Amino acid sequence: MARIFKLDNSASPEYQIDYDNLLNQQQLEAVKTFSGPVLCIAGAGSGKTRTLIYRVARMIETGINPDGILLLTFTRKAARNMLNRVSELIGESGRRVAGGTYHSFAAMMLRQYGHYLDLRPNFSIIDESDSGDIINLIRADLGLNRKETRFPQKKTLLEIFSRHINLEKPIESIISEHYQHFSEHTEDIKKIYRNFNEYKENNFLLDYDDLLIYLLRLLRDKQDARNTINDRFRYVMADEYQDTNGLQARITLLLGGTRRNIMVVGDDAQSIYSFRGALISNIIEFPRHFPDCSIIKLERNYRSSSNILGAANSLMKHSREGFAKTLFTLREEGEKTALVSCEDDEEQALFVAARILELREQGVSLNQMAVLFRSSFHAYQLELELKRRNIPYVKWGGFKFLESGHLKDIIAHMRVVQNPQDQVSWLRILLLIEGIGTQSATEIFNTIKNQTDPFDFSACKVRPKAKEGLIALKKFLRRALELASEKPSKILDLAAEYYFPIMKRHFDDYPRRMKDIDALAVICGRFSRLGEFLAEMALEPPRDASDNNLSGKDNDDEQLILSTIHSAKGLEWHSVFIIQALEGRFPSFNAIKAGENLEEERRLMYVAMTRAKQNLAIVHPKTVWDPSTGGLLFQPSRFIDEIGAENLEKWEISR
DNA sequence: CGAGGGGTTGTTTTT
DNA sequence: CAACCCCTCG
Repeated sequence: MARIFKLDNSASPEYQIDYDNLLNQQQLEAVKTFSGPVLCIAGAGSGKTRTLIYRVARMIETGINPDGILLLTFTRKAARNMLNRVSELIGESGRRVAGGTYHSFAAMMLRQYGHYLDLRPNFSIIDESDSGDIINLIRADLGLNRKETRFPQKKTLLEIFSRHINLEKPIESIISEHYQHFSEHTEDIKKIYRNFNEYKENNFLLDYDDLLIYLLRLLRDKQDARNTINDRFRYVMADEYQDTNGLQARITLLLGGTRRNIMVVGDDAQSIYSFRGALISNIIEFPRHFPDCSIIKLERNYRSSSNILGAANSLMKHSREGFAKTLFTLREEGEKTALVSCEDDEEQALFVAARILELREQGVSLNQMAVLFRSSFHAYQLELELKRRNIPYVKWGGFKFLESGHLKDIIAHMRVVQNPQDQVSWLRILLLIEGIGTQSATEIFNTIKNQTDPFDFSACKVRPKAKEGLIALKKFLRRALELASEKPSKILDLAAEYYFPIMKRHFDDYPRRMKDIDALAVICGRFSRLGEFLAEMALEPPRDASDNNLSGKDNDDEQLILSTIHSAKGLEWHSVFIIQALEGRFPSFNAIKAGENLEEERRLMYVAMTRAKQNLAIVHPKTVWDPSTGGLLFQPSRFIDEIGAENLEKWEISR
């Protein structure tokens, strides 16, 4: 058989992809400039993702090793989607590009290079519910769990600690600035903080903030490690750079600063994470670090009709901070943004549900519609109405799938198999056994933690009632341990089998909960190692039972999206509803109180509006009772005025 | 000491 | 509406 030989003319690379015709001038410039520092200011809907994808593709086509490219994004899903699309363009080599969030990248680096910091590679990553459990242990230990005077809850304590890390301010300042009512407890709070850190160190646990801190230490203080990492990742790209905080910015500069092949992409008008320490100044001051950097602005919006974009631009004219660009579009005018005043929460829900069905009749698929809100509880009423009408929906943001008790129980069983030193998980699973309460659970843990075989309960004294339960637990743990080197889904199946009678005893609605466990099993099936599965569940938990965020492909089921605005970042829909647009809800009370946050609320509204392609509706109840203040909210959001009547079309509701 | 009932509380936003 | 606390009974 004859073989056709293709001559490779490597002097001037022949690109498979016709970049010149697929991208506009500015996008093309961003795609072609890959050596040297680049700042890319990319407005909403300006084809930012597309630009990044083509940039990676072109790098690889030019001959750059994909293993040496690092793409830092806001979610792992975003990274996976991009790399899938790169692979569609140029083939499998796209998948070799390293990508993920700052946190997941940190976890990866620390597993490989943590020894420079004397960190064991098998550390566990804990989420905030684990941290909460630890805080409870510490509080009980310190005798600070009594409720004589108002003492912050574990959730509040964790917020204070996290702000301390991410805003890089002392705990005292955090308390005096945001939590004044707890200032009398400052010393106790600091004590809990010290013990919390000690506990994590002793048990080889890292929380989200620790991941960033350790990575920064590694890059900053351990030159050998930094050199190794810099040699490995020669091209660094950071997306959503307006939402990085001080730690993340320093990490980025340490990663890309040596070779200076660094591109940051972002939009100062879309910065919405200041509560997590995000600094707009990071993106604005990037040129100060790299005075010779190229600055590329993507200002053409491809997403929204010109009426929607006009309304959004009009809103941003009221922003105190000047922005470096104005978006334009060549698209048709389209419908005006609808402004809908409803009597109350219930009518708002009725309207949204009815309008969604109307659009559905007109051929807009449910997948192409989204309802956005400031806080997740704003959608309660609507959720009831959607259930009543059998409109399928998924809710993003707010409470997560994995936070439900039964799934935490399953995960705890798996964690004990992986790490028998995990006190928090031990206590959780022991408490499920009949006849064992906090007291005996603690005793059992103290007995077994120093044993060579931690799954042997023979030395534990418990009441007769609990004996049987311990035998069953032991049987499960032994069998699971035998499977430890096999696929984690086998351990999950075993845990589910063991857990089923417990669940039946605890929850009336156990059939529904069983379905959640099945869904978790599907996700688990994609992993080949137990440690990987557990780390991923901590770092990027699935949003709901049908979430495919680990496969990177979208859900085919036709369902409506309900989402907090924060979780809607980077996405787009044919039709968008923004609900609860009234003072106290959006902007939120907290933001109105502390005037500076108002700027961020406005940007949040801007982000919400610019998600819409064809239809945008801003909806609010005329009056609504607010449980947090006990008062009535009745002022429409100030942002409605700022958008301006000329950009809005009022809709009347007739019943 | 553990279990289960009942009342109270308070809810931004996320990795 | 769920998580938390407190109480009482077994």
